[in-house]
Amino acid sequence: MLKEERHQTILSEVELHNRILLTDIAEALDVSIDTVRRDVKELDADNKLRKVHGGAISLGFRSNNTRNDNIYKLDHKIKIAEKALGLLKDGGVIFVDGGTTCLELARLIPTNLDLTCFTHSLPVAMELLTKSKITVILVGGQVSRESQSAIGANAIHNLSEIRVDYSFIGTGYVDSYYGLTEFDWDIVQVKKAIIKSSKKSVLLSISEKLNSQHRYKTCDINAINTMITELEPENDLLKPFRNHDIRLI
Amino acid sequence: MLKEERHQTILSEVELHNRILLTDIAEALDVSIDTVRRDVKELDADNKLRKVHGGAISLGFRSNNTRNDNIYKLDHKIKIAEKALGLLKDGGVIFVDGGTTCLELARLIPTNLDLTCFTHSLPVAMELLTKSKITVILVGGQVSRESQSAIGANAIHNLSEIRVDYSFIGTGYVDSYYGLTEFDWDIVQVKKAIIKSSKKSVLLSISEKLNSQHRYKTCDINAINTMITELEPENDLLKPFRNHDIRLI
DNA sequence: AAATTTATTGCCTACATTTGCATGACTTTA
DNA sequence: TAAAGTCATGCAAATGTAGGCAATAAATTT
Repeated sequence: MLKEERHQTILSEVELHNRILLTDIAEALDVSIDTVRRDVKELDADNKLRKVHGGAISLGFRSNNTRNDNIYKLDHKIKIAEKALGLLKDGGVIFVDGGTTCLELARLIPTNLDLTCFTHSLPVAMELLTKSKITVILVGGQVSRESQSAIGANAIHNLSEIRVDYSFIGTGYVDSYYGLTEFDWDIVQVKKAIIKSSKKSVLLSISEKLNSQHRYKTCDINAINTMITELEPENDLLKPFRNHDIRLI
Repeated sequence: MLKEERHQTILSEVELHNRILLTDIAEALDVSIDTVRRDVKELDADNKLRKVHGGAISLGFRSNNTRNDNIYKLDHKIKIAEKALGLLKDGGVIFVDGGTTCLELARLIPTNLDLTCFTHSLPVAMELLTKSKITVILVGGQVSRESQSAIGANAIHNLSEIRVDYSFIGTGYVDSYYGLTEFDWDIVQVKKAIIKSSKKSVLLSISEKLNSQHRYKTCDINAINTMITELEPENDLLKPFRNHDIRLI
């Protein structure tokens, strides 16, 4: 049996069933497990499949990456996300909201961090799945086309049954007096539920959103424990927020 | 024995068996292994075959077995998905399982069809979101990295609270006697829950999976109402399934 | 036709690759 | 946390490879 033949067989098995065990292949091909392991390692290096503990899985449907490369004020959002990383620690349980800033946070989480992450956002979930040490738990419900996240009564109910250390949330509008407001009523309901289910809520917002407001209110500024912007905490733009019981980073 | 003769013999042997060992050819032609090695090296340089360690492989064999696209047997899966579309009608409530075949179904659903789709698969949900008339409802739970879909107790619980007209499911392995089997225990639990929560279950499977089995059992063949393969329903390969109360499309 | 050149072949040797096994480290599971 | 399973590593045996060399065969020149 030539090596090339084994490779072909392994590939078709993996494409056929999405997943295979090294031991099964070894038995089927009548070679040692070590040989199969080495074969699979090579195929993985060639990007023909993905090796996992004890077996291999097809690349197949794990290729659609949600990369949107013209995110507004991406540099600011990255800066915010980097600051937010400082709040994360091994073993933590967090909730990550939807939106581009939170997605950036998800993207920047180090792969060696051991976290349990809840989210109702599909893109965030996809991103978090790429980090091997993160347990991703999806909050289900009707999915909003716009936000690509679960909303509605079911999502809110599901949220009511969890309690996380930190929630990282975004908002459409934020103002020191009017608090967090949104354009969309359904989104507001979900965000309320998220805040309710977290011990501490962290708002991620670019400074451009400061001092703006809209129709529906998510919560008062006091309901937020920490606000992260791309600005230095001492920046004058943040002055109105210093009267509140809120940590600025 | 002329060199040209040897070349012809080697080529026809390779075409016939898809692969050859240098040692076999040397013996068959009664020349030294070195000569064969040199011959094969030349044929490789002329792109008549591909030399590998210890032997040679037909070019055809290679191109037949490497996947031409991202998805294995995509043409078959499209054919299956197209047949499945025939079961959908406006106002329907369906469940779409994960896996490449079901993803293909999601992809092919017409944009003007008015459906409510449940799914526990992230890629399927993403795909369905692109169709404006479809209501997408995500079944939440812990997300499996491999399958990119929600699994576990929470997902199963969520499934227990819904009831759909049709569920479209995939399987790792299917056999007329052993029924639907899988490699992964957690996946089996979810599939069981899916079947339980549907009035009718439709299995989408390429014929290559027929007559194969694995460790954990999802259900008997009888639990499936309709099985769709890329084959004509009259095809002999489907014969073993005709003894069962199952519709073949 | 003889001499010379060129190509082919088999053999040899040193080197490279492949494979299975042993060991200890690491992961997963119960 | 312990047991079972999986993994990386090094090793040795078997096998495959490349290149040099000489004998032979074929082609070419003289």
